[in-house]
Parts: sequence; C-alpha cells; structure tokens
Amino acid sequence: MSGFNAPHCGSLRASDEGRDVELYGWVARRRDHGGVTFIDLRDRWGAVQVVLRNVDAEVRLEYVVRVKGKVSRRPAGSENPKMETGEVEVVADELEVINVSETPPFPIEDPEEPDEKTRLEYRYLDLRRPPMTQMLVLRNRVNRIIRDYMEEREFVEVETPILTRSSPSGARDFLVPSRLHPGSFYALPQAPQMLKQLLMVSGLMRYYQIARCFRDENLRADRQPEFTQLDVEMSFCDEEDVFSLMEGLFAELWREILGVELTVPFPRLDIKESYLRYGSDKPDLRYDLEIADLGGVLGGTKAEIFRKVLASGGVVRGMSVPSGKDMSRRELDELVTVAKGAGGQGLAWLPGPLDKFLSEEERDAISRATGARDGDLVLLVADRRRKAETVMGLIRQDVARRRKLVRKDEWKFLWINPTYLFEEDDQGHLTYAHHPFTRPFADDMAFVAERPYDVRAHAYDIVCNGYELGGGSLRIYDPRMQEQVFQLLGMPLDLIRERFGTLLEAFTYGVPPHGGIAPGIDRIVMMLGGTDNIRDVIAFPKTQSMSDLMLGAPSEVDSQQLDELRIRVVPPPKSGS
RNA sequence: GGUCCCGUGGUGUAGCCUGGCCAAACACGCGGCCCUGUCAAGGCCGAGAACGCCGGUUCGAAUCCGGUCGGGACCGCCA
Repeated sequence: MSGFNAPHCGSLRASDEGRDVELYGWVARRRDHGGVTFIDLRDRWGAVQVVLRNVDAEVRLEYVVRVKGKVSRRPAGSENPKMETGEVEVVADELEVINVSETPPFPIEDPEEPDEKTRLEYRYLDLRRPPMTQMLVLRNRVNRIIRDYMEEREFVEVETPILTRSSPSGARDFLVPSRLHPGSFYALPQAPQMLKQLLMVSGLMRYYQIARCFRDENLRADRQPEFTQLDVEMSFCDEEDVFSLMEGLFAELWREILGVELTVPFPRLDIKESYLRYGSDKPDLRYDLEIADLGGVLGGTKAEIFRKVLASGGVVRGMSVPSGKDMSRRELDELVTVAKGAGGQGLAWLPGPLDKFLSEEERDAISRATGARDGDLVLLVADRRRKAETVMGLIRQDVARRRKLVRKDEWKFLWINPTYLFEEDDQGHLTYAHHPFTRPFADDMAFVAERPYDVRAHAYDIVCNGYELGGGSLRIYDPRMQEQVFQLLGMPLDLIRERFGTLLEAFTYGVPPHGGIAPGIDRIVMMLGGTDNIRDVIAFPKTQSMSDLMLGAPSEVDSQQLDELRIRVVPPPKSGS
C-alpha cells in the first residue's frame, strides 16, 4: 500500500468530478444518519466530505483511514460554501481503518484553544489542529521566500557551528561540557556574530544564514531560549545598502504572503526621539498617542512631586488621551496598576486631584505641550528618565488597546536609526550599547572625549507594529578607531585579547568594510501569521520556565554521564534555609 | 530577582468577591439507542470532577488565609 501519491483530501475541486480516488487521512468529523454517514476526511491540505452508504466500518474521530471512491458533485443545494472542497464529495465504496485513535485529550477541530499547558504536553496533537499546521506551512514559505531573495542577490548561505565559543554580546550563554577537555565548555551561539565577520575577512562578501541562536535569558511572549535569525553580513556596504536590501525583502514577504504592498523606504527615527515620544525603542505607530517632555514647562513649579523629581535629575512626561475625560476612576486605577507593575511610582492626571498644586499657566502649558484639547485627559509620570519612559511606553500601549486606538490593518515599519554608541551601565559607567565593533559616526569621534553619549553609531533596528524584528550595524574596520573605542570603554588589553582576539587578529590580514543585520524569523512569522505568541510559530517550543512539557526537558542524567564529563552537581540550597 | 493573572469532569467555561441551597452547573466531547443528505447534523438515554497539591481559619471551604507546584503576562534581564 502506498498512499504517498494519493490525491489530497483538501485539494479536490469541482474539476475533479468523476475521478476515482483513493484518499488517506484522519477522520475530522462524523455525521451519522443511520442509513448514510458523512465523514470529513482531513489531511494536511484540508478536508473533504466522504459519503458512506452501504459501507461497513466503525469510524471514530481521528481514526486513520483509507477511502476508495468517486469524486462527485454534491447534490444541488447541499454544497457547503464554508469548505474549500464544498462543491464536491467522495462517494466511498471502500473504507479501511488503518489505525484507531483514542479520544484525544482535546478536540482537534474545535476553534477554542485548550490550555497552553495541555497543548504543549501533547504538542504533536496541537500541531494537528489545522491553524497550527498552517502556521508550520507558513513558516516554511517564509524561509523559502527569504532563501530565494537572498540567492537572487548572490548571497551565500554558510552554516556555522552550534558548538562554539562565547560571543561578544551580552546575554547569558548555554554551555555544553567538553568530555575531552574536562572543565572546559562550549557555548551555544547567541548569534553567529564573530563568525559572520570572519567570513567577510575570508572574502565571501555576501553571507546569509537561517541560523538558530540561543540565549539563556528570561522569556517573554515574543522570546524563546532558542530562536531563528536571518543572519546577514555584507562587505563594502553602507547603511543604505542594508536598508534597501531589507526593505525589498520585507516588501516581497508581505506581497507574497499577505498581498500587501508596503511603502518603501521605511521611515527612520532617532532612538532618543523614539524613547521620548513613544517610551520605547520599538514603538507601535499604528496609533497616534505621543508623549511630551514637561520638564520645560514645569521648570519653576511649586508642585512638590514634580519639583523634587526634576531637581534630582529626573523627568516629567505627559501624554494626552483624546476624549480621556470620560475615563472612569476604576479605569484610571487600572492604569496606575500598570505603572506600578512596571516599577513606576504611580500616575497622575489632569484634570484631577493634582490640579490645585499647579498654576493655571502651568496647566495651560501642559495642555499645549501634550496637544490636549477640551475633553482630553493628560496622563503624567515623574521619575528617573529610563523608568519614566518605560512606564509611559506601557501606559501608551495600554491606553491604545483599551480605547481601541490601534489601526489593526496597518503595517508600520520603521528603522530606529541612528542610535548611539555608548550607554550608561548600572554603576553609571560607559558601556557599549550594541557590541564593541559597532562603527561610530566618524565625525562624532571628534567630541567623543567631551560628550561620549552623543556619539552616534551606524546601528539600526527594524521595527514593525511594536515589535523589534531585527537589528544590526556597520562594523569598525579601522584598527585605530577600534583601539580608541576599546580605550574609551576602559577595557583591559588582556580581556580584549581573550574575548575578541581572533577577530582582531583576522582584521590585520585585510578586512573589508562590512556590516550586517539579523531579522528574527520567529517574529516575522508571528506578524504574517497574525499571532502575538511566539510559541505558535515554533513547532516544539518551551514554556516560560524553559521546560519542554512534551519531552520533559530539561532532565536529570545518570551519574555515569556526569562522571565521564567530570561534573559534580551541587544541589540548590533549600529555600528558606 | 520582582509584580500580576490563572489552575473546577476528556476539553472549554460558570460558580469563588458576598463561605452552608455545590459530592458542583452548562456546552462540546465520550458510551448506548434511533434516524438515508448532513456539514458546529438532530432526537432520546447514560457515564464522567470531592474543585492542582499541602496546611490553616471555621460548626461548615471549590469559595477566606498561608505555603507550594504548574501555566501565562509584564518589570529587571535580553537585540
């Protein structure tokens, strides 16, 4: 028996009328009328109605069956416009149950989704649900379009190792112990960053890879410990080359998959402006809410809370909510909870309890700065700059969602560019915002000693509808500039040599100017598939606590394996003791 | 490391705030019977959960409190 080349259940159409077919699939639904029974037979391509009359067989949901019969046009009036195959049915004269099925732990055909936990435990059944199967197919189409696009432009896909060495980006590594070198470990790649730059030294000129990356950091709805990037690096390029390459790719994906024509080039937004106006480095521009800095208009305020914050170097930010005066106290309290949940002090609003602490001139100035009109409500946050921005950004999202201000049919792509070379770490020290090979604006290096935080970098993120879809930069190829950056960072020579030695040495043998980018494929598929859950676009994902509920990973291993690796496990301290 | 939400038959929900009428309701599914044109088929009958786990409060807890485990969202973290 081979059903491999059998016609697809989901592909039968009126034009197939009269064909004798043999179908293989799963029983998706059964409608037993006594004398006649209908089953919907499902395969990867869809489902078709099979008519069983005088066919003797016990069929239940999810049984695997073979059906022999004739494709017929359905009797007039009984067509089902809801099914792709609804014009036809297969009149069976033979039905074989190849395998029976237990009642599945959740219904395969129900549009209602079961609990995430159950889905992940029985992932193979979850993937049998048609929307999930379709998501896998979609992801495959995305990969294929990407490969075609890159190949057409003469990029070469190169595979890089999974067992590698810690790379110069800031996340925690996953480690793999070495049996032959006890006490030494491989690291799984956070990204093939250094290797793709080495390939530029190799003269490959145009590299790409659909690359698996691993980061041992805490998860979010759009973050998994292992994820896939379209890793790209190119020689002799400038930013415009990277931008137009990517704009072309996204335009192609959106056209092919959604039939949507994106407007290119994408707009660009300075990272500082993005934080100021939207409270985020990945703003969702499908709604118009904008944040204003109120430090200027409140410079001389007598209102204690604002005065204090400003005096200690903090900021006051405000945002007007159109017709927001109708917001209930309860709704405002919920916003306060959002603010506090993000670590903020709270949230104030105008008009509101604060009115009496502000002069009329101040209130007018706030209205002007935030663009508030009659009937609008101004939300205010006072805090350290970073915190105020985070809080305002979350409030902005929340307000947009609850007031239904999001224009759901829009695709708001933009580049976050330029960005800045350095940022402040926890201790207030200078540190690199990206990675230490990010190329600064050459002109800005003139004032690097005086105003290091104002030095712009040739680095960019691509953002769509509030998601960061990828980021990259042009890299430093001038050894003197590189040395200068390391010096500014105060990195000791031996540390530099240890972490970046290979790359720096390679750069002494003729390095071309180069740069790249790495869009996240999982998030791209999320956008195209219309889901906000990254687990939906990964066949076998992990939970928020990084468990695989189906396989039971991670698991303990037997002591013999540990002995071989010369590893001893120190049990975690009991909590409370 | 922190904050918040959730955990009730196979599945999805209700009940929980305002303890007792809840050995727990509804729908789907499941088992049986009837039915030759349905398509979330229909009709009748039936089985199935002491309410994640542990402890406490109380005369009495699915409902209140504490802890714990698991899932989710977010902050920190992470490109």
